[in-house]
Amino acid sequence: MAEHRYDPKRIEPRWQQVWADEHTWEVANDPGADGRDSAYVLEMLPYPSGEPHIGHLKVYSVGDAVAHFQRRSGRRVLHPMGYDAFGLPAENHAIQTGRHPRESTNAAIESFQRQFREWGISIDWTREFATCEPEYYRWTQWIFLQLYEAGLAYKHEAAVNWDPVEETVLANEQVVDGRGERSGALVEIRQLEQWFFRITDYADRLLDDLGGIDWPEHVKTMQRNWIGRSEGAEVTFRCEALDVDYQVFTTRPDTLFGATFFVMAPEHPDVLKLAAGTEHEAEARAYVNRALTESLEERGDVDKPKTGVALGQTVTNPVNGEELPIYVADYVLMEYGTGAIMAVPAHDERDFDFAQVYGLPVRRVIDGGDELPYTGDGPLVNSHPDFDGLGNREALQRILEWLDREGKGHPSVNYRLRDWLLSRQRYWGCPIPIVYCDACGTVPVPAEQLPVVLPDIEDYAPKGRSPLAAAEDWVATTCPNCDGPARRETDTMDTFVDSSWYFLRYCDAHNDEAAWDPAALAEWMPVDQYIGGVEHAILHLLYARFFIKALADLGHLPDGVQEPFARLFTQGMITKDGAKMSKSKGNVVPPREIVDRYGADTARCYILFIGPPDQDADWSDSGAEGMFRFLSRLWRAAAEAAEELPDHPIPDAPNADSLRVLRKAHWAIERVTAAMSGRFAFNTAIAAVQELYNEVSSGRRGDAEPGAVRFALATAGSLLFPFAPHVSADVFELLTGTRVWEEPWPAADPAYLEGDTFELVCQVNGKVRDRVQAPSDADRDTLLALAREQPNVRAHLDGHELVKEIVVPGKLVNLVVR
RNA sequence: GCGGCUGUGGUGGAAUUGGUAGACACGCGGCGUUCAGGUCGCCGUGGGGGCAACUCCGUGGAGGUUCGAGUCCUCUCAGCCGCACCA
Repeated sequence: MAEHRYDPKRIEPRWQQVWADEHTWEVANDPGADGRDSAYVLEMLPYPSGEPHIGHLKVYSVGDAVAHFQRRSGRRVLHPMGYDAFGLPAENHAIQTGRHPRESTNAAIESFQRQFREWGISIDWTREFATCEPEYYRWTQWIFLQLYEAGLAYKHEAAVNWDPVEETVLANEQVVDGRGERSGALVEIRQLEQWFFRITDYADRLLDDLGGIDWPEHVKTMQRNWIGRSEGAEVTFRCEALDVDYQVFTTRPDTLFGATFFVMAPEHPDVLKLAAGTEHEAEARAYVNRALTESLEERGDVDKPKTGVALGQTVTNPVNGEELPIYVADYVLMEYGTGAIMAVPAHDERDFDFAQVYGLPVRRVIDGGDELPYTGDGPLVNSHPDFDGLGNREALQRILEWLDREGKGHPSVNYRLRDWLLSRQRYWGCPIPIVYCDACGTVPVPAEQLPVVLPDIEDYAPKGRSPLAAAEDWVATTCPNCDGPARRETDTMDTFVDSSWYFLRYCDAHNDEAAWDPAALAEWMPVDQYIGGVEHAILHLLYARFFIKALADLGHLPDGVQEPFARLFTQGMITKDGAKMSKSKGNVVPPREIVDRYGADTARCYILFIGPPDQDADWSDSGAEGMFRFLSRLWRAAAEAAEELPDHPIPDAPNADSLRVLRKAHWAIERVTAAMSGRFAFNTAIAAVQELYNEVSSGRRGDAEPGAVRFALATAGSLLFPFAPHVSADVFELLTGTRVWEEPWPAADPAYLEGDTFELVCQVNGKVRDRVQAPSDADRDTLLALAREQPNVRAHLDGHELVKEIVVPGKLVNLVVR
């Protein structure tokens, strides 16, 4: 007997070579060519930096399992790969080393490509691209121009987030707890002219369409919160002294009669005008100056005591004509609503706190609760004879109607979502295709002149303006309109722009005439299954949805495509010793080391076996070794069976051991199939294959026949293929001589799923007292009689009165006694 | 503060519609193979009691519904995540 040793270093490259030579995973654009349905399976594209880390191994292991399962379920599967290759890490690396970001990025891309092949991920490499290639970003620029011409991209001066370490502005979405997402530096507010996408135009659709996509509920909730739609009213408060009307937004017009003061944000343009000439002028000026220099973090501290300054002026409450004193206070934000509020201390906690500090009157207008402030529902009081006594929700409607009739207000909706600030004062990004001409002003670069190629420069360091500004012969250009002298826009685009449409480009990756052929999109879009980290819940995933809706409106997408990702799966993190892996903690487990030691199959399988893939899981070396041992046993059993056991068919009349093995095989088919199509419970799928192997193993020690053993082991290989493709292909080939990926996904034979008997659980008062084999077709009375005969059941029935009999067919009998 | 998720052996985790809690694996222990270690194979492994048959307890905690609850309901504790002066 030959010695059989599982050797992934021999097995894995062999199959990788077959798949590469035969272009196995390539799929042509060929709608309906052979009648198979199409499926688009996509994992979020990697940012190529250094080497792949273990999170990459996990996301592509999950995605590859889905892709393989879809293929063998009869679908044509698009499963491409690309690189999100513009961005700050490559640029920061360039600043430190002087090496062009393109070089370090290309080196990283090579390392990613090599490792993805070594992992055996089934990718259609013909569609590969990097977003930093002119062939790609040419079309990023084209999309920008489409949005610009539709008024969805615009340049505007605004108070924006400035990251003093990265020396660039950031989008709202990239500021976390007042700090830059990457740098961790406290963000400053600067008044700057920047490029924006008008994502707020799409707020309602982005919100409403969440209902139609199959995404994890928590991700939808995060998007809903981020969009932050609130319904209410805009109400006019008049300042007679200055002859100005101020609009305020309120969600509680039912509490208008309880307003006792009025507050403006420090940034409100009228604050100093109002205070001018009053005794409060100096104090107000000092307060505003102090507020404007506060960091976002200080400003946002909820527990900080309320502060503010009276402005010495009043506005008139439109519902009762009362004069309300105006204050400036930093708890009112300029960027939400109108930057001015009516304050109702009796029914708003913040207004209440402020009123306490400054001794302002508190007037209850809603009944309910023991103490103020009371923010719940209740009947109106102290308001107006027309409304007092009405429930506040009804009163709200009536007051709104009254305001509308009187021209003093109207229903209104506010959003937390801000427009997407896309310009960055950095080098390694997609140039914004705009030139500025003294004669013609802002001029878009005509589509036929794209791409605007990113020039090579010497000095990448940010200086508070884009490093591109130093590339004088690039900046100086001619106006496409008048041929006069003009200067290029030197800011580059946020890399999230690049990744907001890459999944469209895969469908038609090498089109030189257009960003895509709509027919190609019609074949594949939307992405049927998208897989990635939850950290992109409101950045990438919201931006991509906006792009699709805008492009659909502009007529660039096939009918019916309104969402990029029909289903989303968010995978959890792999931690080590309970902590996120990081170089500073020294707890990084590089995939390359794992693959070197155990092979890719073990690495992929263990990562999927460790727990449900949507949850975080802790890496354990001994766990990985356990998986290696399992794959070794399976492979060795297949090699031995191939050598020693005659190639008999499945026996027609199997003996008892064969039958157990065959039943287990069909049971495993059913279990794995269910795990694949439902919640991606790959951990239980792999466990089912392990159970199958264990059954075969004990069957071989017994009397199982060669045909049954061969079938069961081949089935184990077939079921394991989506997770461990190399060893599974080997196992299947050893036993059948054929290629497992060319076989359809196995179907369980119902005849093997049900036995002639089952184990009847016999309970007395809900406690298990015995178990007995019972015929599968036994009726209720037979089962009851059988249960009552069992010795331990009889012992517990003895001396008691039987009051109830419960029978669950195929499962159990419960006898209730007193 | 608001919203969401998660609590099951020494560990990671299983458990269709409420129906045998702890599948599968790690770890640990025993036996065999081996000069030995490792590998490999077999057996055992929630806790307490008992020689055993068996029995009591057990899914963060407290109640409840039910013949029967890890699963459903109410309250509560802990951990993680998201949002947070959004009017």
